[in-house]
Amino acid sequence: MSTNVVTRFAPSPTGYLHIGGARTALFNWLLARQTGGKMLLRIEDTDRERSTDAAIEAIIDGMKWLGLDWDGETIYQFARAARHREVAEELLARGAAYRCYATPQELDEMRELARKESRPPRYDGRWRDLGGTQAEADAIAEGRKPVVRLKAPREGETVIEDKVQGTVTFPNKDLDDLILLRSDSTPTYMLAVVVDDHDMGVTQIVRGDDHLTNAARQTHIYQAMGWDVPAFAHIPLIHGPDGAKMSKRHGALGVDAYRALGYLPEALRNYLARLGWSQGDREFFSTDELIEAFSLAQVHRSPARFDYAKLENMNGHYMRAMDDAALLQQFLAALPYLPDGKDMAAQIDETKKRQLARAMAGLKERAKTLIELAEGARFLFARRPLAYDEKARDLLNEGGRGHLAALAPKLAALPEWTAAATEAAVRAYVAESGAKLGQVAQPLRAALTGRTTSPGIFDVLETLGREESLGRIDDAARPS
RNA sequence: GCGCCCAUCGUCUAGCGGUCUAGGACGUCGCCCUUUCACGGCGAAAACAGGGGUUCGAGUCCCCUUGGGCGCGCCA
Repeated sequence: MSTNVVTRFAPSPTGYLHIGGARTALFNWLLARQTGGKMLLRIEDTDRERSTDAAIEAIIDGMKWLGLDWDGETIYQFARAARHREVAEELLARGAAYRCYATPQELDEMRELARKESRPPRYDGRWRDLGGTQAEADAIAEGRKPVVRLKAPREGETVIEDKVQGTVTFPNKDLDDLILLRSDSTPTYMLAVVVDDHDMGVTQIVRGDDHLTNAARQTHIYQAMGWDVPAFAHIPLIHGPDGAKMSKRHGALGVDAYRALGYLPEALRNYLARLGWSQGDREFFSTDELIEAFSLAQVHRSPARFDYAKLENMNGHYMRAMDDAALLQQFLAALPYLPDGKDMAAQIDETKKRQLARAMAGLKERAKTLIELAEGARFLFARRPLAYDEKARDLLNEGGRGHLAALAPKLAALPEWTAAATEAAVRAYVAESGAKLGQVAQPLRAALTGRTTSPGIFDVLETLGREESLGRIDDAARPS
């Protein structure tokens, strides 16, 4: 057990918590829980234009739904702007940073020129050593507002020892002098993230590999301040099913969308963890097992594609493995988020709960998601007379109705209404009529559920109860 | 364009120089079970991107090519 591990999840509240972010959060969480350390949640809201409260809410809601809790209060980065500025001032005082008066237009020209000369498009450092000169005096006289830039090393190279990527080396000449403070004197992400991670004692940074280059640049800030550089782990981004970057186009929205799709949080955690991380051939890990087994060393460096079919399959396994009462709880909790789930939720009472509990074993066997579970349970919520789907209607032909009419009195005469008793009655009828079981059971299913697929028909009879069952059978037996 | 990263079945992956005529899972396709649909069981098709090396021996190490990803903002 390593000591004092501190990880953090640091989303920017410019949108929902997307699936890649959720996985990053999961990995951070796993690491913290595994070592008995802490995971912090820090909202990176230094971009005031694009940060929204709705996004913050969505992120927190998503984290909670996924079961990823964090230690301490949620930290809002913008609230720490004064401290960030303070560090920038210190950097300035140390000569490790400087004021740059270049205008946006000049910057554009610089990039344009660099492109033309096929150099990397970067700031050329023209204000690096102009502090206190006539040029600066002129710029100030013109009323130009400077940004503060880090005086980054131009020679040599910066080496990142990454837990996932291994040793990665960047030539310093390719890293330019990043902006610490904007011309309105607000801190940038580059500065804020380093100051916060340092101040909060973060020991292990796990984030998307789109930040890999940033790690090198941020290292320069740590070095300039004489701070310890935390351990890095840059994990690959998740790609959409087509191999391209995950985007709205793939229907891959926030984690709330996965809740609405009827997935169980524990199944999603398992799936997400297995995406780009593996331990031999093993597919299933309970959350406790995940905490135990997870290791950055086994995180792959190549991006993985998101595969809904596999998630769905895994979700189905989780549903079937879960005990009925627990699954019912999950189902009830998710219902309001499911498509058309609100109507069903409104009809839930003690009777319905009892029926759902009774039917759960048969229902979960046939569902890979909670949506499918709701779909399968619809016959419990239907009111007489039932609407039959096309295939059910076909089964309720003359022959089918005949069987139902003949069967009805036998069922009605039953002293007790259980699955076993109804089964005995139906089988007895089948034997004496010479029909095949399917020829009777299928019309019965159509009559009771309005469909051709459902849980075992005798369970359906018991769940629905004598009165409702008989009523539905009578409805169907009548010629339409 | 420059820099960094990556590359085993359609997808997620096992593989860490010989045990690989490449294993598992999802998906697909058969068959079985069966009152429907599922579940489950059995089986099949399906991959080491290409080319050079190193080595007695390469999916495993090195190089190149190709292909993909990420970064290059007064965004985070």
